[in-house]
Amino acid sequence: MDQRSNYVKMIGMTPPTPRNARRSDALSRGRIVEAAIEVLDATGEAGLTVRSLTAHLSTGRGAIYHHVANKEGLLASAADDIVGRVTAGAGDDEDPEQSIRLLALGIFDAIDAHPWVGTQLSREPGQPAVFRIWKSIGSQLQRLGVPGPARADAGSALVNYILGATAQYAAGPRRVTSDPDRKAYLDDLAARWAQHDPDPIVQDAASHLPEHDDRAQFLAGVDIFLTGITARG
Amino acid sequence: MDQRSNYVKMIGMTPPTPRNARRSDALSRGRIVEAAIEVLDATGEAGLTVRSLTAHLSTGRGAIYHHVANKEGLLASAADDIVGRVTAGAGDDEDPEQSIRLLALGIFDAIDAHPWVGTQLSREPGQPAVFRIWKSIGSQLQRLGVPGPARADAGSALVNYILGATAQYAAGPRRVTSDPDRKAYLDDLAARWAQHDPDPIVQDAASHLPEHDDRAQFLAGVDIFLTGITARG
DNA sequence: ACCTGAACACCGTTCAAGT
DNA sequence: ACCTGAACACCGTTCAAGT
Repeated sequence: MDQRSNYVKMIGMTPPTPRNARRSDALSRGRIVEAAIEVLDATGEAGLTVRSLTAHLSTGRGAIYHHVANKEGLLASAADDIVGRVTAGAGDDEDPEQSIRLLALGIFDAIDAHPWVGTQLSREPGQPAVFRIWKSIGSQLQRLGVPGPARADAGSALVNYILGATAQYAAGPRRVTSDPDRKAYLDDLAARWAQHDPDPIVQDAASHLPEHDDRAQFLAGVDIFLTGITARG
Repeated sequence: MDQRSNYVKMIGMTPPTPRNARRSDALSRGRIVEAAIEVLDATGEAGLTVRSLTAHLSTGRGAIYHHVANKEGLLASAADDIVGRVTAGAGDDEDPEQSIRLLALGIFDAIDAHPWVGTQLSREPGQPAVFRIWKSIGSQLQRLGVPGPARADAGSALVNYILGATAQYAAGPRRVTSDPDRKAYLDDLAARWAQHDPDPIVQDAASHLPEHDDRAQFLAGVDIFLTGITARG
């Protein structure tokens, strides 16, 4: 709901058309993907079924198979749509390191708004959305002056970190939306850890868990990698 | 099959008991988890259904629900079993940096042998297997002398990199087992990239794709991280 | 050509009935 | 107490029949 206005703030794009506009015109791949995103945002990954999607589109069950091969391809297109807005919107900062930070944060915020993207990106490395991320990171590393062979390692490290961190975030604290619920989630997790293991390192980590900031920690990880990349020459 | 002998080499543990041993004695949670691992290793994540599992155990459909809450909990226990062997077996090297490398490689090799673990770890950050990884990394970072607040960021970065990289690897090249198939997979992916995008950076990356070594690249990522951590003090 | 919706071949989970 | 297996409420996908 207030998600809609976030599109504009986050990535400088207009929001998708309202869900009950133009419901009588012809079906197309684009309309189907758009509807899938609406259902995913409203009800989560488990809420997207062929039945819920075709109900939302007011059409028959088999109709979508004239435009998409299967549900897997539909999810890949939906994720590519979201990621494409980020990579297109993240304009090149003069400083390539800063461009990488902005790109990473753009992906983080997009997955915060569309958690189903986080799990989808881990499903198939060859999908278009993942390719977009590889390409964006790769071009910034080139601008940063990282030479060819080292660039593949650096790009791999950064992309895999971003995908891993956002997948964990999407599957975890992000799932609970309201702030009180989030605090309860973290308090509960901290209590379970602390009870499960008396090791002082666990007790210490658990005590800091409820107050930590996921987004800041994600960015700190990006900076650790940037330091590692530039320190190696 | 030859996977069995890898258990011993990889993590110094004895392999699970053969699948048709002791089929007549009582069901238990341990036996069910063991059977689930056998089915997952033999037929992949999609091959584990309540029906295939109970057939493998020669029991009724509902019997397992007396010992496990649901399939999600069963997968979490199976993954914890595999990860537990790695974290228990990865003895502390004198050098904490080297301990971290060995731990990361142990997880990589375990997921190479059991790809379903890679996707399972991304599903729920609070599951026991993920906790084990956090704890092992955290204690090595402590030995490395990384102070409290920085340690949370460093641990988060490393754990999320490991989870992200192994999840991508498990979902991608690892899926194709034989070497010729693997080469065909990478050739095909490189061709699709090259055809899809004329950008020189993509052409260059695609040309290097077929010859790259996933395990070496994974380790290079760990080293980038370690450099980033130590360079920051 | 595009769409419909019943039919098909599956799922995970429950629960009355057995031992 | 533990186990059985039919029943339940779902899935994604196909395909003959319609327009």
